[in-house]
Amino acid sequence: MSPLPTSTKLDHRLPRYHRVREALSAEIAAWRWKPEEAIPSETEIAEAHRVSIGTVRKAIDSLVADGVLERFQGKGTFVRRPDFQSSFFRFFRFANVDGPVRVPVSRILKREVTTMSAAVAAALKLEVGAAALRFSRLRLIDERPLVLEDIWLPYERFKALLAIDTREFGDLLYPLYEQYCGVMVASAQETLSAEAVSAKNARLLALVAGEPVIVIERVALSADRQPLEWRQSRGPASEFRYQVEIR
Amino acid sequence: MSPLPTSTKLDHRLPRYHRVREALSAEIAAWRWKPEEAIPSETEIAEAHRVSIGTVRKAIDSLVADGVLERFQGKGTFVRRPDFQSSFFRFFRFANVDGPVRVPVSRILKREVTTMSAAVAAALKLEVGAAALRFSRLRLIDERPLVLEDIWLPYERFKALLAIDTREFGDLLYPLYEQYCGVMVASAQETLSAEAVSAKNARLLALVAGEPVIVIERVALSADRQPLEWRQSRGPASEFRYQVEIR
DNA sequence: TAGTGGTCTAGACCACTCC
DNA sequence: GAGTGGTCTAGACCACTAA
Repeated sequence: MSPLPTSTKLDHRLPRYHRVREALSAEIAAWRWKPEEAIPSETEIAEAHRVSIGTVRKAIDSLVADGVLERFQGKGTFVRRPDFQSSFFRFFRFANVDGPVRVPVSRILKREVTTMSAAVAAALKLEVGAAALRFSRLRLIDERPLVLEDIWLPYERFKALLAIDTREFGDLLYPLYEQYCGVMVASAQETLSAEAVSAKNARLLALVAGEPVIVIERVALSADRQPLEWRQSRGPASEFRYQVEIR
Repeated sequence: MSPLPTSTKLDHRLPRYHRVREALSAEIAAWRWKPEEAIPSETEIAEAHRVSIGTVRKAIDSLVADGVLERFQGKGTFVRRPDFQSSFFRFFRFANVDGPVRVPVSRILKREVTTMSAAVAAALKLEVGAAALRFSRLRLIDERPLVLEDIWLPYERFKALLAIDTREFGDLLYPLYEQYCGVMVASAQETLSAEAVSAKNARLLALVAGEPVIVIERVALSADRQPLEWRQSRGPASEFRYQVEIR
């Protein structure tokens, strides 16, 4: 294995396993290994960093705990692609869950270049009035509206999306962010609430005005925890379950 | 240190650190050490279980990760008391959050001895029709109804609660469980949904029938993950926020 | 100073995967 | 059979806490 670039100045006061962890995550962020690709074996990493295998294991342990890597006995350790598709189905439960798991069909209702409102700018840690890309999107299963989304992105980082016809966006946005904007969503913070649906949203969701809808506000973050996207989703409460463990 | 009781039949096929973990969490659940109390040192535990210190560390690591124990360098390892009061305020947000944090006042509306319904029995891993203790409780802030709760407990473990006048219950139940039933809630699983409020619940919550309410189903667990309590809470959606991090 | 957890080593053997 | 991660050992030294 070639010598590992210690890209950032590594503080010698930090524990070794911590320095190994930083070195590995820096290399992952720099795409030395693509998602789904195996990183070198624990023995190789230990030799490269001149530490014992136990120290490497501790570094990898913490990256696995943070969902950055995945281990498979006998196969290797792999860069994990955060699977928001499956998380979608972890959080949403539908009346007819017997059949195969399906991604809802997405329909972009609107795409515009605008400026950040105060609330969105705060969530994305940008200036109020900064240039923004905004999407309105409807997600359906069996032609039945399921989720209505209002999505805000910083213009500079995502302007490449303007070049694509919205009818060719496909059903998932995060793969597009990766492909066209070189940006990978690594985690997200969500805030749930509920409200009586407005007349306008009721029309789009095929509900009666006043029926309860769940509202989810999501800030999507990169691996180094920079906010990338703000999104607000609304769906009929009757179709919705959300599970959490408190400790 | 006295020999540790290996209370449950421990499967010798399991990894040793796993067996040590099970033994420790069983003892915590059995109140061998009270919350905020130090457990024996890693060296002592290693000797008692005849494993190396590294194996003990791995067992304790996982209990710390699960929020059951807390470590302090130079001081020891302590049984953690989950702070459900503060978690209540992490999850709920009220219109007037400027003032000091307050626990809602609790009013027990009803206490009865009954039998487990199918759904509750399944959640608590008991037989349908097993004896149950059931409470209906309303929680208020400034005389304003905030949460309506339906609480189910296994009769045997909690029958001591029948001896206390419900007007003397106080505003939090988990301290009562600890004091009178020798049971500590260590974690909980919650499922969120929303619905249009029924006429009956609307009356109790001072809402108009049909307004959206959040529904939280909670199963409270002991340190060794035995289900202790099932509870369903309903509150006006307008008063409610819930925050989660996805990875 | 004695005792605690925090870090680290340099091996060992096992279970699993793939060829 | 070769290579991987999973478990485990029996120590070591360090940093921190409390008496």
